[in-house]
This record gives sequence, structure tokens and C-alpha cells, in this order.
Amino acid sequence: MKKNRVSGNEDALRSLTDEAYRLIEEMVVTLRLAPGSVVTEQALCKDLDIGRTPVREALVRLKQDGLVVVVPRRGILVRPIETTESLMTLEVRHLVETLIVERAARLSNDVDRHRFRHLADKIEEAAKDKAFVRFMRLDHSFNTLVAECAQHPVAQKVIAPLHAVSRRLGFYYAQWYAGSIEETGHAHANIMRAIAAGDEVTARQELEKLLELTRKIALGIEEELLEDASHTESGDGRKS
Amino acid sequence: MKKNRVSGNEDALRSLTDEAYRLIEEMVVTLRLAPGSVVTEQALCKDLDIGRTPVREALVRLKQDGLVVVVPRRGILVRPIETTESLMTLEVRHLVETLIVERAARLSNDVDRHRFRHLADKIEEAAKDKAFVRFMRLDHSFNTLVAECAQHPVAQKVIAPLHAVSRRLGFYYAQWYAGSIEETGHAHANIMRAIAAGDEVTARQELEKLLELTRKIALGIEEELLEDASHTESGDGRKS
DNA sequence: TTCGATCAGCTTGCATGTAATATGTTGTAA
DNA sequence: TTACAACATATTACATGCAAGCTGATCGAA
Repeated sequence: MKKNRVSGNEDALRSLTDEAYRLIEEMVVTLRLAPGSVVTEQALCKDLDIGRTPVREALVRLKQDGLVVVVPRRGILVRPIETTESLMTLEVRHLVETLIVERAARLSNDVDRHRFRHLADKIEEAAKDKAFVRFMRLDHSFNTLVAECAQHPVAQKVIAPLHAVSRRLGFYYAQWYAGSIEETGHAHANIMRAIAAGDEVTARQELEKLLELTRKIALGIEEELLEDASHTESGDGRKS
Repeated sequence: MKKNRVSGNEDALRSLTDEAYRLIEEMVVTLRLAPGSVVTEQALCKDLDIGRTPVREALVRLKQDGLVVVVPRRGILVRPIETTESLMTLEVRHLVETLIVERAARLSNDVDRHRFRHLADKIEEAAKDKAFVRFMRLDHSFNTLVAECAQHPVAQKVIAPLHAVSRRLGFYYAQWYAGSIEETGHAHANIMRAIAAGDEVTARQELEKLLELTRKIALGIEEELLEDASHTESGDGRKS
């Protein structure tokens, strides 16, 4: 279980703090660390085989991203997913990502545009196959690519944690709404093709559709949960 | 020089990390740490009389805010002020703050509305007196109050570092454009009064004016610097 | 005098030890 | 049996020490 890190290669490039951040973020986003659960520094250290100092600094960043809450002498709370806050995240993301998508459509070079087209095909394919992890990985690639192409460091820095939160929502909602993956995939593809074509207006409209779709899913979950609660009053319908 | 911290009172309320963050942020924003200058962890520790661990964690946050850059074995670079990035910050701030201001106008309670009116009077007064520090302090209060009243944790978290950067720009530009303080003060006051009146539309319009004003100042600085450079080719017109 | 190499010094990255404190447990008394 | 108090334990907050690496200085040779 130890020594899962290859010494002398990537270690020299990235600091342990960055590595810890990436790894823990991934664990939180993919729900390997369940929302609402509590972990300890030591557990993370042992799990990642990284010292306490880098893990601690990574947690500072994750805390600011809104992914965890460090409770002084209790442990690290993986933030529960709350509908209200999810909607607020989508609201802010809507504002900033509109800017980013428009800029990407305007500023991308030919190589990037080709990548967008490629990603569009890939993500539709993954959606058709209902290959969830592949889909989410491609979504992540899309987010990263768009943020890079926008050439807007400030917006890029702002959008990153919002994307992380949104990706976590994706993993979370997936358990209920596996059916929406195809629709979502098309929405993604439409955005990417519009960006590739340099069509700012369409890109913006398609982004609007995607976020509205996501919003409805989040609201749908809410309703479904309420419905469940009213049907079976015992309340054991919730997962741990 | 030591023990300037009172033990047993504020110490128990805030962690040293938070305290270090607040203090260093204030130093950067008020230009007490000059843009482009390099400081060391040790210097900060000695200056604040706080250990290295809290200072280090504060620096992680400041790094993410875009206020400093930690260069691995060189020191901590207080980020230089660049026009392009300043404009980008204003651009994103424009998007998010529009949301915040509208919500504040809609959701503020009577106490808050009273505060806004009070702040409006105060800031106009400070602007009339050309009292910079007072003005900037009131601006800070305004930012904080607006963010609170908006009742939008996500937007609040996003806007905080943008406000910090903008405040730093304010301190920076003040050296050149002392004349614009009155105009800026009026713009601020107009926003606050619109919020107090619950007039979302006007609040938004006035915010637009304020940010456009700020943008012009930033661009003006740019032009003036270029002009200076072309007039006196020796280049000693720059400050250290 | 100038160029180059070696070395001493600072600086951050990271590990680890210590302290404070919240919490659950256990034992005791009513 | 229950309530309460004392204690053991687990956890983060913070201090500190060591190591790695970059820089600039200093000394030597051409």
C-alpha cells in the first residue's frame, strides 16, 4: 500500500502540497469521500502516504473551495451537498462561465478548436454508452480546456472551484438521474461545437441550456427526496 | 517589540492563521508591502510575532487570492500590479457584484438599509474631505456589508478576493488620481442609496457606472505611464 | 583585470514533536 | 436505574528542526 508514488519523476515537478490537493480534491469530487462524512488528517496522510504538513496546506485550499470544513478538534467534515448552495454555485458559475465560453469561442486557435470538436464526439459517445466515469472525465477535460482557451487568468481561478463543486454534483446526481446523461452529453457537445465554430452567441445559448438542465436536475432531486420522505414517513430512505 | 498581542481575549476567538491572513492581506492591500517587492516568511513572522506555521497557511490563502506568489527558494513575491489583470479582475467583479448588489437591494432588512444610507453619507463626506484612508475604510465596510446582505455564500466567497485586489488598486491609483475620489465617492453613495431604497435597477446601473469609472482610471494610468515613458526616455520617472 | 568555480548563506518544503481541547467512557453515588 | 463527574483518548493548532536548492560572494587562475 505504501510507496505508490514514483520517486524522482513527478515528485520533482510538483510539490507534495499540490499533489495532496489534487488527490484529495479528486476523492471528494468522486464521492470516494462521502458528503457529510468525517475524516482525519492522519487517515488522509496514511492513505496518500504524504506527510501532515502538505496535507494540511492542501486542506486549507480545499476549505476555501468549499469542499471541506475543518472542525477544530473534531476532524475534517466533507461538506454535505445542499440544494440551495448547489443552485447558488450554478448561479455564479453561469455568470463567469458565460464570459469564459464566449472568450474561448473568440480566442481559441485551430488546434484548440480541433480538440473541442474531438471532445464533442467523444463525450456524445460516452453519453450514448452511458459510461459514467468516462463521461465525467471528458467533462473535466472540457472544463479545463475551456478555461485555458479563454485566456483569462482571473476568471480561470474563480471558475476552478466552482467546476469542482459542480463535478461533485454530477457524481452525486448520477445515482438518481442516470437517464439525463445523454441529454447532458448533447448539451456539452453543442457548446463545444459552437466554440469550435467560433460562434459566441450559440455557445452562450447552449451553455444556458446546459446549466438550466443541470439546475432542473438539482431541483428534481430535491422534489424526489421530499416525495420519498412524504411517502415513507419512517425516514430510513436516506443513505447514511 | 514582542507580545503586542493580548493573550486570552481575541486569541481565543480567532486562530493565529486567520489573524495572520487578515494582517498580511491588509499589509498587501494598503501597499505597506509594495507591489513587486519580495519578503520572507521569517520577516513576516517577526513582524507579526506569529509562528511560521500560521503564516505559511495564511500565505497559501493569499496565494490563491492572487495577492502573492511564493517562489520556492527565493521568497514571497508581492504580486506586481498589471493593468491587464486589473481589468480582468474588474470584469469578473462586474459580473458577480451585479448579482450581489441586486440581491442586497432585494433582501436587506431595515437595519441594513439604514446602515447603507449612513455609509452613503459618510463616504461622500470622506470623499469631500479627500480623506483617503477613511474613504478606503468605508469602501471596505461597504463591500463587507453588501456581501453579507446578499445572503449568497458562494458569491460572497468568490467576491472577497476580488474586492481585496480592487482595494489594492484603489490604494495604488490614489497616488496618481487623487482628483477622482469625489466622483468615486458619489458613485458609491448612489449605489448604497439605491440599495437602501430597494431599487435593484438603479443599483445595478450605478454599479455599472462605478466600475466603468474605475476601469477608466486604470486605463488612464496606463496611458499616463506610457506618455511619461515617451516624454522622458531616461526612464527614471518610475518609482522604485 | 577578468572570468570561472567553489562555497557559504538564506530561503522555502516538509517532518515531527508538543500542547490544548472536545468527546465519549467509565465509575460512583443517589 | 439514572445522573453526574472525572478521566482517557483522539484530534487539530502550532512550534521547531532538518534538508534541499538557489544566489551571490569570494578566491584563484589566466
